Amino acid sequence: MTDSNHKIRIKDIALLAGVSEGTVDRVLHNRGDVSVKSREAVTKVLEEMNYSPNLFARSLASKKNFRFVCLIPSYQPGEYWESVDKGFNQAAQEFLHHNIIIEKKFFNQFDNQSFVTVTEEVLQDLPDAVILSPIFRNESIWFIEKLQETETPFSFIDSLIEDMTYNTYYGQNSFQSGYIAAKMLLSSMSEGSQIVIIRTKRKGSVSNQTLSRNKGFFQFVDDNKLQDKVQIISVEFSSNDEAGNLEILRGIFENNQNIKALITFNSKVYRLAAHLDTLGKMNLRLIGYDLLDENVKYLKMGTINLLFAQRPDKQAYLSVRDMCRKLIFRQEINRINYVPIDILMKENIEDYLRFNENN
Amino acid sequence: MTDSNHKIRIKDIALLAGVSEGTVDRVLHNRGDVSVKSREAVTKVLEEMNYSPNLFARSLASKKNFRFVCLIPSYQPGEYWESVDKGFNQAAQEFLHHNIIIEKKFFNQFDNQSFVTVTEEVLQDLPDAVILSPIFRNESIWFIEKLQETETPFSFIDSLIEDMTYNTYYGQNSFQSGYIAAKMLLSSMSEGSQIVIIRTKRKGSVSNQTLSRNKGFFQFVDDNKLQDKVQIISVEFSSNDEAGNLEILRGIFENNQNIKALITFNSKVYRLAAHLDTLGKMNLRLIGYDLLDENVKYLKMGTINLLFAQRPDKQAYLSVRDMCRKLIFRQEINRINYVPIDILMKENIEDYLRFNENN
DNA sequence: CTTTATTCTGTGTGCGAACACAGTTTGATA
DNA sequence: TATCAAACTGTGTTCGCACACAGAATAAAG
Repeated sequence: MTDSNHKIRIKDIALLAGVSEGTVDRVLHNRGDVSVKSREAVTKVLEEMNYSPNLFARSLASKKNFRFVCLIPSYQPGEYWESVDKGFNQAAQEFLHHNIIIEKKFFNQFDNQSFVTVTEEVLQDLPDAVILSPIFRNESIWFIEKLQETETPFSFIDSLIEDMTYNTYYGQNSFQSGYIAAKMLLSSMSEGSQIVIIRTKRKGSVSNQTLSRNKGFFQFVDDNKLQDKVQIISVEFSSNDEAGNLEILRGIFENNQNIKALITFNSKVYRLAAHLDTLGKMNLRLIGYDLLDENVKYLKMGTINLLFAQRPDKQAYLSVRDMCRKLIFRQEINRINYVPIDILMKENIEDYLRFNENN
Repeated sequence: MTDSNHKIRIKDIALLAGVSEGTVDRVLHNRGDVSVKSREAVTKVLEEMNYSPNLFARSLASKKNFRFVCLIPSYQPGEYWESVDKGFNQAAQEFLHHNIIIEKKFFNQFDNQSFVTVTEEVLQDLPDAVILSPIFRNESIWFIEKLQETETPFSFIDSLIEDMTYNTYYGQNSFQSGYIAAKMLLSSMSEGSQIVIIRTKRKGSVSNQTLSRNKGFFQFVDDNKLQDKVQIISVEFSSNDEAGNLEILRGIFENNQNIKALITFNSKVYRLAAHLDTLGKMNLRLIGYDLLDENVKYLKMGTINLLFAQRPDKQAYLSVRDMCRKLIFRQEINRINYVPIDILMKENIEDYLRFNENN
């Protein structure tokens, strides 16, 4: 690598191409009114010198303002969406000086009507871009079609709707994260072990995430022909009756003497952990998803053995960053971005959280 | 949070404090020549308005240039230090417009004299900061003492030397990563299993990293009283005679019929994987460290089951970033920064690598 | 009450890029 | 050839900040 691209200014390009700074600028932003000769001369020098604009100077000079709307569910402290919110805040701070204003809008994740209300607000006063998690599928499709009509760019986080012209998608490959969960749960299970899968009916809508994780899980079972080696017991939990859930669990343990592990594909594994504590059940493998405060607590205590994480804050932050790159810096970006499947245990959770906090 | 700190300029502060921009600037950089009255007025407004300078405008205006020297071992493609180098390159690009020039200097990691030569060069022409991995302990101490005399700030990556006035340290808690390795390797081992630990004498010096990993590993064995349940076989490999190593390994397998797993605490587990392939040994657990290209290859193939990673590129990048924050932006930073212990398997390596590539 | 030194403060310029605006060239048409 | 719009190009201002420099206010000395 030569030490080109080091501090080459428009002025330099202009000088080398034998034109003025204005002309270089016109070529850079292809806004016409440039003779073929000049354009060619400039583009040639541009390439030779490997010019890269000073983005700070650019946004300092630019008078354009951008407004990004980010739609997220409202949340309780310690919940999953808190991390997402944090990511948006970080982005807001960092991109403020690039003339970008992040406007967050909250809706009730258990009430599709609240989502519709919020999206209508957005459509009333169109922003320059929208970032959302399409929790409510049909409502999201309706909203996005409106956005497409007005050519407002949008990005998905967490989950996606295929065949839409989204700018980026950041999220986890949940099939894969279910598959790997099965691997880590079942690899060392002795013959005849019983595994309990806890499902919870979501009040609002069905979550794609948990469905795919479930699929991935059973794919592993299939791939390794474990159907007969281990017995998988599927249990349905209520979303609000915890006392009832405890009793269900008690019943399960009474009727099945060889339960070795439990797993749940939603993020509420801490509830399960609490019940196991109540029932005094030790030496069970318990696996779940996402680093809710409560989940982390039980992970550190040892009740939960394993958590899979998906960097929700990064999903939010990066979707904003990429929107900037596209709209403002005109850079190429990847459309589909799978976030790593992070495997967290008691022994590596601390460093992980601290690192995430600061970077 | 109010929407203060949003776009408040020096000009605004000056207006509110009833002084000129120049005076505000003098207060901000406390370079004297300000009356007590003015200073108080300005600091008051500064606090009230929660002023935060536009860092981009700042480094655009500033004529100061900074030179950071980064010392890293030269490397072959696919080696560990390639990632570190990549991190430095990324930082170089990103901080170029903050008037920072990253100057990399390479030394031979197996020859302490080459390190000394390079450090002498650095001392001849002192940079504004130094970032290094103190591979050669004594030589590093000598070098750093010289740096301290001239008050040149420096940071450690990868490993650290205690009791020195380093700016930051980025690296992994290797004790913990050894501990967690033991946990993942031994948790599901049946009684009487044999485990092989491969050591390789490093040509240059002893690596602290591998020593601590080893310690962490045996701490787990101790904590769980596994000394009698599993048999741990320690084998010494040569650093260059691979044919010989293969024979050693063959011998080990002949004399021990119940080997279930192998581990090595340095980053060269791919060599071991190759030998196991040659010997046709399947169904063994093989665990190693760091995402060298070759390691990843065997991980994907399934010969290696698990790799622990430590984000070497981030270590490099963040140490540069923090040096900027300290020297240029006068921000507070953390001194000790443990990088997460990333657990990678066949199933999550792809997303991990791709994500790292782009972010 | 000057003169001179000292402390203090405002103004002006430049950093690199965006963009408006004015100014110049070209080419088509009367 | 004169006219005029269209195509093209250069200049100047602006963004928020740093810093130099000149100039004003104050204090100390004559």
